[in-house]
Amino acid sequence: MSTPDLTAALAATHDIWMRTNDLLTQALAGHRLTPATFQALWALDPDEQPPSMKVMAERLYCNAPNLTFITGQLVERGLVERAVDPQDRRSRVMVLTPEGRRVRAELLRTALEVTPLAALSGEELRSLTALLGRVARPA
Amino acid sequence: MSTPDLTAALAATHDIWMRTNDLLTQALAGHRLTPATFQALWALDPDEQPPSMKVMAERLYCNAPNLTFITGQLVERGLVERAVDPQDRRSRVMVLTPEGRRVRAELLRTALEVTPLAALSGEELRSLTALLGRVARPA
DNA sequence: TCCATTGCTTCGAGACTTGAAGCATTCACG
DNA sequence: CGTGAATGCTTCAAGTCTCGAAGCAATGGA
Repeated sequence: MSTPDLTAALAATHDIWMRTNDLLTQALAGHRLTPATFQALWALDPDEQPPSMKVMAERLYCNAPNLTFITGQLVERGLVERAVDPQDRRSRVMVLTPEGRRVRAELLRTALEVTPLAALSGEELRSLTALLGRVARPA
Repeated sequence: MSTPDLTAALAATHDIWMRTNDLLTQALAGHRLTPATFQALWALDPDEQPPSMKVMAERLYCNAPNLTFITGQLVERGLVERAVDPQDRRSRVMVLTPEGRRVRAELLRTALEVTPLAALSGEELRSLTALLGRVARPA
């Protein structure tokens, strides 16, 4: 393992995310969203079963009270609804509203437009995805 | 450009940084530091001329009041000192203290140990660094 | 000299994050 | 079955982070 390469890769990873976030700020503000709420919105895949709070907290590397707060913001903005999981009535699942799906798709599209990663060619992107996929948490 | 690849790459980038941060939390707490203060500490290269607040704010994608706050935290913990730039007495530069250098080196080492990127082989890391270096801000 | 600009800080407000404590539901065990 | 431990989420209080507006000192151009 090469320390300089590892350092550079980690720094670049961080920088790319921060820059993407920075370039996304205006678009988020247009929906009264912030990086934290967008991240949660992004983590809600419209094509999967609505995840529980517990699952979402793990997905976002945050704790339960934090997710309660973030979810409250999304509910307040009409993008998400809470529902009781019939399988376990202690559990609450996060359900995208139609507006939530719309906003999520729009912002995700914008994120892909502004991210510095968009400068890579198709082939470079495939290599990158392959490398990162080996170490990132399985989606 | 392939949208799924771009989406996956951006998500992986974010995930890797968040996970690294998560795994680093304990080590940071040992020095009463947080992700925000660590990020600032990391951005202070001991081998370069001490950067001005303005330069650091750009480097960290934050605004001036925010950096003033973060710098205050680092100064309070004895890791950084403020100094007047003799070239322009309006400007303040951030100088690492000896303790600051020590803590920075220690935490950077820990970060490289815990980051998921450490699982990649030397050759994979070289490829990754080459790809990311093409789009990340020049260090 | 004058005053617009620049670099930083202060201030006030809002957003985020956390641990401790509380509530309802589920589960294990007798 | 009952009963208590464990689980999932929320509330609360406190602290951290982030931002825009306003202020101060230094600089620089007319």
